[in-house]
Amino acid sequence: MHAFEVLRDPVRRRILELLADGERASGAVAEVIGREFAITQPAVSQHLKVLRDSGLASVRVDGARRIYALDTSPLQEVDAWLERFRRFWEPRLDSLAAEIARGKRRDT
Amino acid sequence: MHAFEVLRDPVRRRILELLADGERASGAVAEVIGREFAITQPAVSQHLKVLRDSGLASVRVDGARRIYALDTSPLQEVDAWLERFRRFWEPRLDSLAAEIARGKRRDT
DNA sequence: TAGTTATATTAGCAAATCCTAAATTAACTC
DNA sequence: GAGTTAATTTAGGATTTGCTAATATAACTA
Repeated sequence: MHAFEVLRDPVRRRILELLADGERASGAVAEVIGREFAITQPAVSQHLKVLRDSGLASVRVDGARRIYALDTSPLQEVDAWLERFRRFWEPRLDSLAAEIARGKRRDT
Repeated sequence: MHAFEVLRDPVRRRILELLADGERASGAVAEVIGREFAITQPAVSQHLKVLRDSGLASVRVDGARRIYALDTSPLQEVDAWLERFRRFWEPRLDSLAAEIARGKRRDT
């Protein structure tokens, strides 16, 4: 599944924001999301599965708990797709600053 | 409609790529997309409507033609959402370069 | 004006999405 | 082991999506 399909859902975007602050148990995620979006724990679990299957999150077992962590590779792809559009809003920079700004060619 | 919902569809992402190269008549878009994705002209027209309604494209009338142009504000929102995740893959830079890289605080 | 070209809109359908409720799995605790 | 806690999975349904075919609108062209 393409990252954009995963990111389409606001619940999943919010889960990723939570995971960006550090790993969390499934239940801790479900508690926050359930409160913010008024959905049940199984619904959150299903969203976590989508994140797992699409490579945006990984799980670690800790006793009866499942600890979720963010995996950012698919987000990097999204970032790369946006690259071709940035010229429409990013300020023009001189060439060295531009190279740094784009995070490119740091060692070529 | 949130930009991420619009970007979810690969046809619409491709249309935005085309428009990034310059404005195009509806028919010209339909020709390329129809060939690449094997869908009909009305289907493309419906996607163009979604892009219009979500503020990602604007139209100009030229006789019987409708000329579409890219509007990037919603893409900037996507870019902004990604910002909080960039620290996971962007190289650490010294503070001045980081400011430039993030395109922030250019005049404060 | 009649026909053609360019494009949008509508109706309807198949597939996908996201939810809840119920059932299941697995690990702790007494 | 029995009960409890943590989490996932499954079944089913309402809603949304994206398509095609048909139709409509509007502007050129002979």
